[in-house]
Amino acid sequence: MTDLPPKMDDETDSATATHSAAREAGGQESKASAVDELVDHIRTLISEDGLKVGDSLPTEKELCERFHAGRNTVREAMRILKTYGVVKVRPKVGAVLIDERMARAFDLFAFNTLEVSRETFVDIQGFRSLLEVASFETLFDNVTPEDIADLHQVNSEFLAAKTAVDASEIDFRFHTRLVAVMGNKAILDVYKIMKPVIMKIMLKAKTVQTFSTVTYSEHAEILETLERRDRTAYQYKMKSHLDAGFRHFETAKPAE
Amino acid sequence: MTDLPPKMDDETDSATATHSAAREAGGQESKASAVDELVDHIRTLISEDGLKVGDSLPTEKELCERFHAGRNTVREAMRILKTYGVVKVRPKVGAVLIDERMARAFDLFAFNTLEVSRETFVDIQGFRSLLEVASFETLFDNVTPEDIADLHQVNSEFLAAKTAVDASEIDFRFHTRLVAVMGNKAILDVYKIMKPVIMKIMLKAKTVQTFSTVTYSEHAEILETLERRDRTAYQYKMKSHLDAGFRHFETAKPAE
DNA sequence: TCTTTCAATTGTTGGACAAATAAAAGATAG
DNA sequence: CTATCTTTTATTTGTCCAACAATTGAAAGA
Repeated sequence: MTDLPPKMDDETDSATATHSAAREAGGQESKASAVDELVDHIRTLISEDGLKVGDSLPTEKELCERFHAGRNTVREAMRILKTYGVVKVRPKVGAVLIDERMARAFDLFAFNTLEVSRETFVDIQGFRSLLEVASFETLFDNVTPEDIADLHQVNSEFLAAKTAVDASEIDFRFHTRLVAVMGNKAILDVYKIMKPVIMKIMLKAKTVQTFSTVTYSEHAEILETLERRDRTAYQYKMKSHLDAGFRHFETAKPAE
Repeated sequence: MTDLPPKMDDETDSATATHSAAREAGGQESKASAVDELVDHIRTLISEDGLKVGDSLPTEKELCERFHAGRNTVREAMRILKTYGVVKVRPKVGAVLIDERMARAFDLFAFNTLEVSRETFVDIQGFRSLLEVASFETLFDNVTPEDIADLHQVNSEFLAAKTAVDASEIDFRFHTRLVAVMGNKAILDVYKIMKPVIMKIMLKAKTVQTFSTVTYSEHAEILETLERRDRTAYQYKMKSHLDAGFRHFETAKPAE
């Protein structure tokens, strides 16, 4: 995911419709493993029993007996469901249905530790601008004095930061806390997933000294506009703040 | 207004989201399970050895020995990586690195047995509002006559849609094409990942008849405001369009 | 070159024990 | 006797081990 697509249409090779309807067709469907079959069974069990978020699944032992499977097989199937974010398992209490699939979907991309290209930088900063600047209405509606206090607290930690990595960690925490003010879990999830990329961008653009001086005061100014409910000033300050790193990239990567 | 997640700070004790920077801080790390630790280890192994798509991972036995873990623990860790679409395992040949994460993201939502919760609905529509309404500046800057023509084309397909599923597919294509106008790949990717949820929301709120009448004309009106570069009208129309499904959800779940 | 055999690896099962914890039983204070 | 806190118990999940089946790439043989 590096190059910008030419206004891509859609086309996602229809990966969604892969469930069931495989083995009954008598096809050469590569013979699903016991674990995969078990996942299918549990899925139909959820569907047929009308289980909903908050309900409990049978215990491992019961699943073993009901579907004639070994316990480790059941455990691997449950591991898949856990990874999907549809169940939460705790010792003694068992498996409870949840729905955190959105968060897990974005988790998939936590592996990215590749080099940040200029295109990616532009995209990510554009995204952040949308999340942190354009959302000012929701932000101003929801922000509480407690939020402001928290943000000041986080920002003050800059003064104790020793390394650039520490500082960028605090920088990210500041912006994450700001996004959290909106109270939208989906947006917060997306923001958290972008952490590795955002951190790289922060690190690339700044040294530890820049953090404890420029970044710190810029954050403080942003907080002040937020506190005053000054929409115009907030948008201006935040936009400038996000665009600051632009130079480093434009000079760093001339062309390709 | 809506029951937002209680200003979650950070920390979502998920499986793989426990990225590094955890154990060195000596915090109250809730003691990650052996499987989660192993996933982390394997990830750093991939990273440090510079493994890429097509390369092989060590065998189960080697992983057992190297990380002092039981074989079932290793298997559950590998099961997570398989579910994430990061490795493909075949008997005898072992685990090979792949990258099918995007496809897996869609698989997550093949679990259509679960209802979309009201919280998710509110969050997602809020997110879409940000992406499709608040981004109007970028949108108006980038939109070309070709884009408009494409959007008209997609919208016209409503008239040929036979089932509600077909129609919601077209509906999603329309909005995806609109988001693509911004030319931001990161945003487009996120939007595509959300496809299954968005589709479900679309389906829940509408019947096939609604699609071919109300939705079609609402889209047409939106396109018209876009063509006229009427910012105010665009925001109003699009916001109303997105908020339309709200009623269906509010009456569905009375309280809790 | 083809076939057969072999060996290594993953897939599945069952059992054992440790860790966690909700529920039940008991103890204590009022 | 009641209520609250503490302890015990029983159940469930977490981890590990051992064994065997299934798969299949690789070597041996025809």
